[in-house]
Amino acid sequence: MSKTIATFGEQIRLLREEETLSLREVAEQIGIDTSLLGKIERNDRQATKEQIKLIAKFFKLDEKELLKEFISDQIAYKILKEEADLDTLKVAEMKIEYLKSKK
Amino acid sequence: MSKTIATFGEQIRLLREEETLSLREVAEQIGIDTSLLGKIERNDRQATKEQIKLIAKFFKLDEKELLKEFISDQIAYKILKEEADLDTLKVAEMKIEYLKSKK
DNA sequence: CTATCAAGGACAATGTTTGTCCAAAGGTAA
DNA sequence: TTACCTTTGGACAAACATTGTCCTTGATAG
Repeated sequence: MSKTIATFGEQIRLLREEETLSLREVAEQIGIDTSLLGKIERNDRQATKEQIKLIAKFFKLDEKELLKEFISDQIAYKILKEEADLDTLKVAEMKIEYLKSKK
Repeated sequence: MSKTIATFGEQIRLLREEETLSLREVAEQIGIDTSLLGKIERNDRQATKEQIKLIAKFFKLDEKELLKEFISDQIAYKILKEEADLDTLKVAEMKIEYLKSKK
């Protein structure tokens, strides 16, 4: 996976375009609807876990890394949507430690 | 709001207990079901924006701060549930900057 | 024209969340 | 004990959100 910061969808679009494949070609291979893949690339629809697995497999990506891209996307969109400020993430981090520590 | 790290629900439970009020008393005041408030305190149910506003008002808290507690909770629970690692938050932070910068 | 492609609208099916009511468990006081 | 009050948590319909699919549009290329 490239070091470039880009959303989940943008990243897979870039990968697809690098190989000059159409949405249909990729969608068919991984067994999902062409339109759905397009939406996923535009961050218009969220991929499911299963779809992420298939996409990782298709592009030979590490599934765990791709999942991290996916989850960090969701968090980023949430912060933007709620117009929460950045230190919300710091608070979240402390809470994670706290919740882990209390079994 | 206290500096102690605790979940959203724990924080409001502490506030309620500090004033020795029952769930029913508080729930009635803010106009929600007693059982629902109990669940919110136990993080068994998520409060809605409207409920957060009412709770903030009742306990004389800054609504924005309380909302931050709420959102950071959601993020923390998400990370734990997905078993994502902590640096997912760093990636999210970079994506927020990225998304903000691209208009 | 005719293909192929991507964008995006619409919509039923499916899933998730919400509020509410009820019952049970625990405490306390008379 | 009985009576009362609190909290917990199950169940469930109603409300809401997401998913997959299909169809139309518009753009580009041959």
